Amino acid sequence: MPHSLPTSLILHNALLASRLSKRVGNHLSVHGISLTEYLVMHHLDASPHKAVPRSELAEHMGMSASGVTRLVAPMIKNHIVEKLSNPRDARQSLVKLSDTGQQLFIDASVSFEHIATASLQRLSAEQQQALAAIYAQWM
Amino acid sequence: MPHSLPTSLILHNALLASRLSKRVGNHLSVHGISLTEYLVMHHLDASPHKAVPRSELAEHMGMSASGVTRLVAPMIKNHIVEKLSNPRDARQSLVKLSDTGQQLFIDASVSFEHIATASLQRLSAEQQQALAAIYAQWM
DNA sequence: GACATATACTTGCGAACTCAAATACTTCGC
DNA sequence: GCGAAGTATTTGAGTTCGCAAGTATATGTC
Repeated sequence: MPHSLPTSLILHNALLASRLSKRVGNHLSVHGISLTEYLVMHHLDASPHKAVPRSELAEHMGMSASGVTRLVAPMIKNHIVEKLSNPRDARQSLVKLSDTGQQLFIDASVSFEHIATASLQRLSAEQQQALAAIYAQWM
Repeated sequence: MPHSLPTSLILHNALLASRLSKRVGNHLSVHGISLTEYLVMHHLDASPHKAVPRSELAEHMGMSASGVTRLVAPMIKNHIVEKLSNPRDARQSLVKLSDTGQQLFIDASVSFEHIATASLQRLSAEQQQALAAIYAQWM
């Protein structure tokens, strides 16, 4: 009794993501950061003022607000990001990439690009383009 | 300074998998099981005798051996799977899908197929086929 | 046959999450 | 303006993993 294509795709996606995140996480650990922390820095770096509210960060990364609190706390302690307050709304606190965080992101990105490229080695350029198109439409 | 295609693909894959696993997990919870437990049952069901060594389970699911121990323990308690011993090697313990586990898997698969199909709704049949081909080559 | 080494699994501990409740602030209706 | 309701974040408790160390069994070497 074979399973449907959608079932197979979801199953494969879950397994693949598990393997990839472990592999990438191991390579990022030489910079002293986790994959999740890299994702935060990536989003901050791509943002207009390199600063976003925590709630936006949570939404973008598919995490809970409390998860963001616990993730960002050590990054503040290590001066990777800074905590800013929004004068318009004292409830919000913005997270901003610091200068040292910016440099760390640049360094880590070299490793990230390397391991990302290696992880996709088995796919042709056409397949990678096709995958990008699928992801763009899917999400 | 835009990032490379491989970087973008790895990033999107991580985010997508996070969203999908939460969505699917929520739907499976009505059966009282997690996505990981479903993955175990799926592999057991597909195995010749519906029984595999724990180490094979760990390898197949990309988990550590200890993770399998802690994952399977409550499944044994709930009589979803049974613990068998290998007479040839007393170190190994096989995990086998029980009758009630088999029925639970069948029930859960209905939900799983449903949510998997819904989650892939935005992709055309051709895109889903292309994705399957890519996953097959990637892994 | 005994001892070193390898393998299969479990357990202690810690890391990274989540959910629910609490806190602090804002906004809306009146 | 005041209180009710909503929003942003933190904290407490619990879950699910991984890694390192421990236990039990197997194997290979002499």
